[in-house]
Amino acid sequence: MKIKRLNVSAEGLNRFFGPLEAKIMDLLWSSEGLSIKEVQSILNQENSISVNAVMTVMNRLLDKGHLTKVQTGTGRTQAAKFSTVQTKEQFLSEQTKAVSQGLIEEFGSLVVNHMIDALDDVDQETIAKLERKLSEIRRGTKP
Amino acid sequence: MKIKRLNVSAEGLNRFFGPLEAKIMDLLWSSEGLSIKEVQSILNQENSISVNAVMTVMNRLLDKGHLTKVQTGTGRTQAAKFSTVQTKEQFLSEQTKAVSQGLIEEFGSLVVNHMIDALDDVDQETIAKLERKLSEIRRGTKP
DNA sequence: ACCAATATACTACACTATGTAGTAAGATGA
DNA sequence: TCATCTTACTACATAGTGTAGTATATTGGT
Repeated sequence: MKIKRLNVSAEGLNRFFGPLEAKIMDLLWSSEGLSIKEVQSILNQENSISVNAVMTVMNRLLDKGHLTKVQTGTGRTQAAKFSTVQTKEQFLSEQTKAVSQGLIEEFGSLVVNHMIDALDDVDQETIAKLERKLSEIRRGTKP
Repeated sequence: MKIKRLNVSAEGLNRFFGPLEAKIMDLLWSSEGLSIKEVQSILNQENSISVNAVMTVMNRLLDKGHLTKVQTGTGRTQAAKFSTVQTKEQFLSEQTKAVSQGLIEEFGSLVVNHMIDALDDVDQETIAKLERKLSEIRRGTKP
């Protein structure tokens, strides 16, 4: 379920999705198994939006493999429940991995240097992990 | 001159530009000061492409601030020379910095963990730099 | 049994980014 | 003068995203 394009200047999920897509994904990460109407009702509280607009975008997310759909009933009884395929954590992990590893593979030390500059923001546990990794490398795990 | 979107699955300059844009930027990084016709002549050797197609894309790169243009003469004498605004190194540095810092600021340890997984590919000098940075952090450069 | 209400499908349109190219305008030099 | 060359303007195609109208199917209530 890899995203093709990263919106560099956006924040959060908007890096990986369009704004409406992001809102919908976040809703479905908060509460699995929402129908189109339910999603629309919630979104409509902020800005008015049609059911069809929500439906189209949800179906596109379905096509892209980010959501699954469970049918229930037929006719006006039905109200298919949509759920996310991955947890938000899984999703973010996969996407950030694709991006950061891609960049490091291609631009190597350039990217690592930028990351070094940003390390101050990172928690102690991760720093410790990084130190262990460096020990391994120092010990010659890599020739 | 920040790029808005990163093509995650592409390689090299194609991460930051469309394929034709990327070819043109690379040409102008190889030899500064090319005219539209000169660029078209070179590109045309591989795949046939019209002067106008090249011109449109070069003008778009101009609008986006990636290129500059120096006029020469008038009428059919003129053949404005286009040059890049940044070196390729500056450009790549700026873009990769924007992406990697953005990711670390927002996703912190998640991204650093991915980075750790990719560290084996990085050269010794960068590893040393990373170790120095970690020493600083350990020493409490940052509270 | 029929009709209004509802969910869903299909289609259409807008806007942005990108690739491609036609036509027009302007100026030169042979 | 006029063919040629550069450049400007415009147009169209495709992909991604946001938005919504119309159509279809089926149901529940009367």
